[in-house]
Amino acid sequence: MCGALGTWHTAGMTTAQGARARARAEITAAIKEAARRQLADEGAAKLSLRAVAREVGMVSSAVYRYFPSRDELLTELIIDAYDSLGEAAEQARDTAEDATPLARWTAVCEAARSWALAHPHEYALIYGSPVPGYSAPQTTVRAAARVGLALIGIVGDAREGTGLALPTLPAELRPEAERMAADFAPGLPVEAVPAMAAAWAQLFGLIGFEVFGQFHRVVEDREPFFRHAVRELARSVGIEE
Amino acid sequence: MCGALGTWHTAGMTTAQGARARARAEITAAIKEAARRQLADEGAAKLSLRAVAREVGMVSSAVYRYFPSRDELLTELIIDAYDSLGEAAEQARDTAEDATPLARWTAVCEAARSWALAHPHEYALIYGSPVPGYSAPQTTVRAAARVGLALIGIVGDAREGTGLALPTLPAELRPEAERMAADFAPGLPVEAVPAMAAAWAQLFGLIGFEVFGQFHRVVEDREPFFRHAVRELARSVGIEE
DNA sequence: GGAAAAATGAGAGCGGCGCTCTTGCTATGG
DNA sequence: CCATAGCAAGAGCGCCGCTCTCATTTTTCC
Repeated sequence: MCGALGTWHTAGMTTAQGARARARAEITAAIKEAARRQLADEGAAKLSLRAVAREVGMVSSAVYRYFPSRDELLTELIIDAYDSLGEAAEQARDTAEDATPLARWTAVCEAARSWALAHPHEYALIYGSPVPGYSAPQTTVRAAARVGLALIGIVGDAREGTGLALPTLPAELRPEAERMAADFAPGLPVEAVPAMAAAWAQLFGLIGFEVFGQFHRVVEDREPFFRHAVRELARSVGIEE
Repeated sequence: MCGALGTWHTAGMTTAQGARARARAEITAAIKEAARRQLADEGAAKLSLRAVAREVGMVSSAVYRYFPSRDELLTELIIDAYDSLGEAAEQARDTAEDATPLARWTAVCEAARSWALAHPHEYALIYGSPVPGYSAPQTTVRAAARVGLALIGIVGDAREGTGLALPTLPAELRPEAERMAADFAPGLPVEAVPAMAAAWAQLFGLIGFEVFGQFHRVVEDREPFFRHAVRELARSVGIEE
């Protein structure tokens, strides 16, 4: 009975389906925004679904239509944090595009540090203790890799210029180094790959100690200290001055 | 039947006040032990005073006679964790007393790593995100310093043997390096001090990435990787093979 | 166009949490 | 021997995550 025309594209289709979907997207975004604000203000431990609901003017049970649990909400914030940090790092890399490898390496490291100091709670969320049981599914890995990949890219470029000067690997480490190189750093000489992974972790060791207060009354003038450490880190992956 | 005044040598009590005080000490210890068990099992986030009270057979409000708040309890566990880790590190250092500086350096680093892998939740408590507002008062600093001091000691010894080969410091870092040296590494040449502080943070960067799963699907064969990284770390503070 | 189905939001409620306050009791110490 | 200080228990406050039910919209499909 309904005309042939009516079946698919009924009059209000875009408005109809779109309206509902868009409302949902907007509310989801509002919830995330409120959650992000709470996270930045008070930290992950104090982030509560009920408070978020209050802030967006909902009753708490309604939020569960949008996020199945508090931890799922947190997971989304984790991914956002990784992306925010990754973007800061990539932007620093691109801004220093024409500089020397050492300058670009330093720029990326300092961007990561600045981001962490500006967003300590987000930093804690991604590089501190895993919050619940934990919640790092496959979804987060891509976002999590961005800083590391930015650094790998710089080392790769440096290698094209001057050859990297690196110590030979111990035999016990060679197979693993080759696997790692094949998996995520195909452009790099095999000797550089474990050094890269170590430098990646060590960079966040330096940043984490500063953000979490471990350097309190130990290292006070932290910027020159960090710069120096990062320069040595560059040397350890074969970037020469 | 409050017996005569002789009450307190009947049951083998050593001191008068000792009876009540000892009971208090025992209960305090029992509470801490239960808390430690919960921490190891479930992590700091799930540690609840009520659950601890249940485990020691008390009502929750009674626990507040012994610890003024959950965070105070956690703070004590933090100190214990620092001490446990510090003791593991010092023991490794002392066991390798007659070995080369590099071997001793490696022993301490590997002891720290092993402790962290064996006690991930305790590790998260002390090197992960600060838990509440946070709670690192003056009480914790001494315990927190033990691993760092063990490493400083090794570098100091190495310096007495062969001279350390270290790059000169940038001028901007020199004053801070001299202050740091005066404050907590008086036996070390000034060039080694920032390198030491950096190596300290970087060591826990490596360990933290492993404990918190950041190396998942990135570094798989982690022992040789760690050994290699730690050897390079030793080089960075001037310990030669 | 109208009925069936799906989505949404409110409300009440469950069990658990940290923490406080009051109430009896008992060991302690003048 | 009695006043007191320390202690355990209980009730209770306000918060939390999460579930379930119920009424009210849309949306979908015939």
